[in-house]
Amino acid sequence: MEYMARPAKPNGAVAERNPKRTRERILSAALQEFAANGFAGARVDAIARRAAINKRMLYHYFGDKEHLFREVLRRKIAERQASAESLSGDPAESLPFWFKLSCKDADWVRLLEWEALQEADNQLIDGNSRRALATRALGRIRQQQALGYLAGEFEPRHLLLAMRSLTMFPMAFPQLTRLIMGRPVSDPHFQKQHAEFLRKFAAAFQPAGNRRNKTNFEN
Amino acid sequence: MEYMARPAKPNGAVAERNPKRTRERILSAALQEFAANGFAGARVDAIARRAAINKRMLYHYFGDKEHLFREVLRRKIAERQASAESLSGDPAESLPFWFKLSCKDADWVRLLEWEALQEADNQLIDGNSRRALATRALGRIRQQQALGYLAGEFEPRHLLLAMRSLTMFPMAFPQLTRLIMGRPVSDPHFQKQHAEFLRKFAAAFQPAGNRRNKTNFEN
DNA sequence: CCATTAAGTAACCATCAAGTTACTTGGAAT
DNA sequence: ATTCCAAGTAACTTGATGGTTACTTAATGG
Repeated sequence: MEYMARPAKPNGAVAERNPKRTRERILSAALQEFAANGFAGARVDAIARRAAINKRMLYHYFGDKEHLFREVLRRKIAERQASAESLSGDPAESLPFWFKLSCKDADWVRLLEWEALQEADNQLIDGNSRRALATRALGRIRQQQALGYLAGEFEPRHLLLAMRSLTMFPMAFPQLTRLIMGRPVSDPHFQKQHAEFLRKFAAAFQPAGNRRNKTNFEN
Repeated sequence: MEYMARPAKPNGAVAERNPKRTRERILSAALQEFAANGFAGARVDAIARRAAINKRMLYHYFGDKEHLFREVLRRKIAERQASAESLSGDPAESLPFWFKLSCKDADWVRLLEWEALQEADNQLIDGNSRRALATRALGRIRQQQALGYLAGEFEPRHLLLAMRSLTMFPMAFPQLTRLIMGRPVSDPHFQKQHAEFLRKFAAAFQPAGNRRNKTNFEN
């Protein structure tokens, strides 16, 4: 059977071309879909519908579903690197800061979580730049220890892991958090309360001799 | 076309019946498959193959994929409740204990993670018994605070959330942990080191006036 | 010892979803 | 002006996958 010629636009609409916008729409729709459903759960058709583009374009720009996923992750990582650098060394500020950031960007936490669950035979996406980022973070901690703002009795690696744990966990496990706190993670009251807890709890990271003031308004 | 009669066992093997064992095999295979691939990623055929049973039996015993998933979670939760109760009140012991437990039972952490990512319009699986468990845990913390083993300056809820964060995070995000620690989470050396870190760090949860000895062999 | 039922089997099917085919067309470069 | 390619479209293919049909047979209670 011969392939039948079809008009590209059966309705009279003009097909304005805009490769940049199309790419952007796909990436943005893909971020939402992947964050919501993960790689296996995400539907290419759903991404296309969400982006209001033809599915074929997705393959045109990104090759296949997996490459699209990697690109989404890569972009999000790049986006986060900026805020990663601008960060006070004082844990009483940085812990609440990181916690609030996780609250604001649930998609990010979810993406990392999906990545964690991906059967990890494959290598880390964007590994080099992330390794570099981690190295810089460790360097800052070492610096803060030397300045006496962070307890020197602990290894920087463990301190960093503990800080990440405390600030990301609630968003990563909303059901457990709700079980414990009695409120949904999305509740602003919970977020404020827990940020305040972290500010006080940050004393644990400070040298015993140099514990800062625990009241609300220091400086 | 008439349906053709087929022998149930074309090879001469005897079909020994064992409903209990069959159910058990399905649940065990499903636990592995769901922990590894999540609900969307899990394949019913893979579960059947793993369990070495006919796929039809899975539907016979559990109705459908989702009911099977819920049953797997329910059983794992029940299994964990036992170890949840047997736990010292001293954070210098309980933090490393919980951390090691997470390391040992990666499937559990992964299941919770998959559950967290499930689009949460549905209600919590086995909510009542889990709520009760959380309430008991909070009660123990309040008790320990009264006895002076835990800092009274923090709300029990926040303390519990912080403890869970510190002990579960590394297994939940192995890729981030590896990025920070330079070693895979599965590395026994890392696990020992971090357990030791948590033992020392537990001082953060103890009252300022009642900090325990930080050396390795107390008592 | 026989009827009934629960446990078991293999083949089948409908649907869904990733990826392709086979085209058309806007617009930049020659 | 005309060619050419990237951008765009709709229909199609193919394989996987959750679930079903249509049976057989071991075991158990009357």
